Amino acid sequence: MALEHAILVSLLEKPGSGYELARRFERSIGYFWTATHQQIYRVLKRMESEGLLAVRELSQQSRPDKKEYSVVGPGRAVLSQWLHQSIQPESMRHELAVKIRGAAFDDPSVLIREVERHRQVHIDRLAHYQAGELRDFTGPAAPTPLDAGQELQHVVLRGGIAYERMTIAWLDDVLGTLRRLGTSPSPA
Amino acid sequence: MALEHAILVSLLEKPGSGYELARRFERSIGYFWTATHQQIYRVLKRMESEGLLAVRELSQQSRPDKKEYSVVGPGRAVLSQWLHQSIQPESMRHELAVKIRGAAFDDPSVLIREVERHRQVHIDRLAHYQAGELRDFTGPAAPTPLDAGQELQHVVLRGGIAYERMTIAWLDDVLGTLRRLGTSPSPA
DNA sequence: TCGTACATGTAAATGGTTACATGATTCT
DNA sequence: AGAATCATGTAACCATTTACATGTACGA
Repeated sequence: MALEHAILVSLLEKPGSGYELARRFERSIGYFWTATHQQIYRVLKRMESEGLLAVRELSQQSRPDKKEYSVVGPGRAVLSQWLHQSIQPESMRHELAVKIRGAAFDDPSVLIREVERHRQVHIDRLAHYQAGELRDFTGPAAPTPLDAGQELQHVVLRGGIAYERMTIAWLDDVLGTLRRLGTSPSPA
Repeated sequence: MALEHAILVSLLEKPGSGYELARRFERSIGYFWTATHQQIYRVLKRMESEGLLAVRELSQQSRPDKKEYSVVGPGRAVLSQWLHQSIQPESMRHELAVKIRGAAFDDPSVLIREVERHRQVHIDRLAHYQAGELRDFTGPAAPTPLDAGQELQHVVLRGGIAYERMTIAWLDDVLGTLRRLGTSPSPA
């Protein structure tokens, strides 16, 4: 289960509560792994009971109390062991591609709006990633030189940027194809 | 559930058995949606009981009998309805990226072999996709002009090709980063 | 007063993976 | 005789999503 490992990485980068982890999974670590707060609370509880994490209950004024989790020895060992194992390369899971092929059995033009909407989401994500890159790695406020952890975060972010660029270009290709099919005779 | 819709698309492209669908999910449709035979048999049974599919039992000589499924009216309607709904853009799920960030808490060089292995898998997939493109869409044996269904299959395949190319380039970037970190002092 | 952010959880349903199970035919 | 391909399934487990549930504090 990679959620467990993603949590270990995130808590090693910085200890935090379930709520904070859920927020990180909406940005940063969430660029390549997603999880909802329900999942996170459940897994945190299990990991703590297995001795991979330590908890500190923090009382806060003007805020609900929170439980701050941090990685302890056995948790670090579990992560290290996982890093030494090989995983199988992911296969894609692209629902929009299913729809595009399905459009052959309906009017292809119904998909144009949908594809345009997805394209805009990817444009926004790209802008967001690029802003993060400038802020944390390449801008004047970024530390120089970067340490190993920052270099690795940066290369992962560059992957996200490359992915979004590629996706936008592909969706342009898809839109061109759908529009061509819409203006010429297309048998269902 | 997109597996259901992927099955509808695949069976509209060509009726077939659970076994045949499982094979298609290893290629073609499987380039962007995966499923094992266990999942497929379960879903086919459910879809048939819901009246989305029809079955024909075929006795074959020198082969086990098989059940050939095809899409009937209500199945087509379910697909069409889904095409008219909007879906939310996928977020990535890239386990290797979790590992790369995790490498900051171990020796980054342990990942070099792993990343090289992934890179080779993506190179092989790219070659496989390109061979398929030549065979079905751009080579001399390909039909001209392509019909709408083929145009859509082709644009999806171009997406797969773009994805693999992008991934290979990114993994080269990752390898460069890991090697640089391996040769300079890297604090854990 | 309404919405947003902070904070944590339970329950039910659905989806996906892994292991187990069987059996015929064809090719080497 | 053994491996690969064709063919279909069950069971157990694990992961994920969606809905429900509660409560404080702060700013508009």
